Amino acid sequence: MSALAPDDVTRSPALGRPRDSGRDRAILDATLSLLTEMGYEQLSIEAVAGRSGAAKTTIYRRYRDKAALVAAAVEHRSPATPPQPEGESLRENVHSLATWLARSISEQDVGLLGALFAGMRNDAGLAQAMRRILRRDETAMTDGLLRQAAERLAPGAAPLFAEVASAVIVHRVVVGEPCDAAFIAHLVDDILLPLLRRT
Amino acid sequence: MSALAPDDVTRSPALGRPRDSGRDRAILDATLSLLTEMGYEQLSIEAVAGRSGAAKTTIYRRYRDKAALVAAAVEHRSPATPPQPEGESLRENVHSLATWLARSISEQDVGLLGALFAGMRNDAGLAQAMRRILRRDETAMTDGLLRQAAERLAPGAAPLFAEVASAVIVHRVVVGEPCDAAFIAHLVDDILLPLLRRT
Amino acid sequence: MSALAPDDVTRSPALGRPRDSGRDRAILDATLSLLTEMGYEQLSIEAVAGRSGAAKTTIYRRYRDKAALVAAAVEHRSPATPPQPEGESLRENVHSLATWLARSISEQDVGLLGALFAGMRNDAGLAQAMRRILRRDETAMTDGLLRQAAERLAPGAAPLFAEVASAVIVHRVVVGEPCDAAFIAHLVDDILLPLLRRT
Amino acid sequence: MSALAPDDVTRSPALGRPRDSGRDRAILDATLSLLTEMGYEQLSIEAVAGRSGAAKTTIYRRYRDKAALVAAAVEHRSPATPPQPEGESLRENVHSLATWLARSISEQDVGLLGALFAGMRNDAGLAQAMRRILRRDETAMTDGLLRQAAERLAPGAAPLFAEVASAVIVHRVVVGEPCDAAFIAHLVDDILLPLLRRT
DNA sequence: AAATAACCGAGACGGTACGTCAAGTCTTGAG
DNA sequence: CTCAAGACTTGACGTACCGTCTCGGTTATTT
Repeated sequence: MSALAPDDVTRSPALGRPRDSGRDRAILDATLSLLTEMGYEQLSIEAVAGRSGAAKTTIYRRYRDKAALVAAAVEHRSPATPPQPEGESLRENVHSLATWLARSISEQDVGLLGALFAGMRNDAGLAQAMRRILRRDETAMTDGLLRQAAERLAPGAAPLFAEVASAVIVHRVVVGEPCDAAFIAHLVDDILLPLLRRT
Repeated sequence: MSALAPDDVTRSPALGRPRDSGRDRAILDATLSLLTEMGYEQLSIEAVAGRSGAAKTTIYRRYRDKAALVAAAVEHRSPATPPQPEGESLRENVHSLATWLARSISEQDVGLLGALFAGMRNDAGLAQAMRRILRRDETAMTDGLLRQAAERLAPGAAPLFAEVASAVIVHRVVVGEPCDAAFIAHLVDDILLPLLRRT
Repeated sequence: MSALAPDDVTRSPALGRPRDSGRDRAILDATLSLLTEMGYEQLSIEAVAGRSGAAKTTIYRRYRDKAALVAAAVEHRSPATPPQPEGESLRENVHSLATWLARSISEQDVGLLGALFAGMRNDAGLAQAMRRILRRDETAMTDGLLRQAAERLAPGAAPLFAEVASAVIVHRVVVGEPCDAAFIAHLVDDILLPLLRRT
Repeated sequence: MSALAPDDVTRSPALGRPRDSGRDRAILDATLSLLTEMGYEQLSIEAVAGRSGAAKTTIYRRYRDKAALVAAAVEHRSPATPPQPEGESLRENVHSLATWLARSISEQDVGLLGALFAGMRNDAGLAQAMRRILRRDETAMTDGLLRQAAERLAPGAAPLFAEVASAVIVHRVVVGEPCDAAFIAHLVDDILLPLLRRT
């Protein structure tokens, strides 16, 4: 079981009334929607309680603080499934992967990045958990790429793709500029393909 | 004059008692030190007031909010001067630049990144100002590189260096892993040099 | 239940943790003591919070503003019990009542008067509540007078006593001159008795 | 010269540029209008400065604090001139005097009463000045009454009138109830005339 | 005429208190 | 033991005025 499952804070053995899993879903859904509406900084646990209909106690029983709550919410969202490589050329597949990754990061992981900025210093364990989530999508992505075009790639290209593509997109998002088509093309043609191609 | 000079909020022409530039320095110094001590999120304007000996109103008269204050403080710090390329090989120079950039980002700019991330949504103008600060160092950096080794570089290599190196280092820092020598070597040999070299 | 009970602002039926009546007492006691020490104008809610050991929010949860807090505190004080008429002559009883009233007003009600004066414009309901408090003592006072000497009084004399005696004493206090024995004698012999005596 | 003339705080001998009496008027007029608009408590010196076009320095050079400013403003207003006794009966004259006094107090002296409440404790000299202002109207009033109907009055009736009438009206105003016709009639017939008439 | 001294506007400055918000903990009653 | 509700302490927020202090510039009197 993941380190961010909703029994993070304290869990006594199965005694007394069991936790209501409906509350879990309500809390995480409310967190996700508020996160995309207002961003990490503006997100208040009080607002999560209000929208989810849960008492603050119920939230704090599950998550130590805002960072843990956000991490759990992001992890809880429908798991990211990168597109299968369907194109014929390597560029097509890299391009579609980059497009998907850019949207995934800029739409869903923005809150997580905020939590990372905020939570890193205070809680090493939590920061590690958030790193893991952030990388889940990145690594899941390389599998398809490898299966489809291993022979055309330079050795060690797949992890390099995950590292560089994520880094450049995250940087772009953090800096607040849009990940539009021109940027994706630049990323693919000027950075990724030169690095990936067997030289 | 810079957009983040301490007369950011409101400033009429020369009327009334002029602002005390000593207060400016005290405020920005206190902000910088508290920023590196406690990080962006934990930084409170009240603490800045306390340490700088300035009244809260004196701070709010100059900076609208925490993000603007942090931006001004980071801009105010001793300007980052990248090392002059002194090595003989291209790799030497790229390596020293990357080393310097990694330390600069991980030591000084983490607070700026947090502020950027927090302020983006609320204030587009502020976000733009902070982007400008971030890029100031990046571009300053590429000048020396260009002068020294222009003939050995692929066309358009210099801005590419700034973009990719910053992105990968920032990502590493955000994710909370150390920018040690091994990482720098990996960055230089596996990513930067292949991209920069005339093919 | 009185309109100034400490559930003045908002109160839902029995839900959640009930208010701590110990906090009520501490707040009102601190208010009373600070009121007599420093007067209405100098009384700050922050000081009440400090002395009572309650948080500012706990005070604001109960009382909208300083005027409401002061009104509640004055009402909370040990109820004013005028001396029973023990003298034989009407003058003796009127004199003792006037003496008691003068001390009561000049010692305890000055803060209340300040609050009344300040709160009147902003909150008609609050002003009415404070009028009620002011009159509580006045009317309680006339009961004994009536029981003891009804036959010797002019019709309608009791409320007239309350009105005129309070007015003259308050005026004296507001104007800042002492309510000494000479003044009391003057009040009784030149003003009150001529008005009260059956003509 | 009055103790509240606009040279209250510090006045050096006739050296340097003399004070601008236009500033005096502007400041006191602004104070009076703001006083009637918002009451004593809500009146801020900053607002007086804004409305009068005077700098805060210019106000503080003249008046120590808000109480002194208000006292000067009330004293500065067009001097109160009670109506000449024109009626034939004593009741008519007493009634017109009471009516005039009630309006004068409730319209113009409310701010002064607030200043009295606030300033009494802090500044005995100022409180005395304000007392003097408050009594100016009261005593001016008795002259006409005495001239016109001395033979019909009980000995010592005139000061008694000033004392009791002012007290009852001030009390009514402080408590926040209207000084309407019915109240005036009650005051005249039930309180004043019985006290004044030769018995 | 120049020097001097007080005046005036504007507004910065260190403070104090305001009234509000959210964080995280605790207490009740019901299930 | 869980849950909703909500009281509680704490700490920071951003604002309003306070009373004091420079500034540049304006009158007046006094050398």
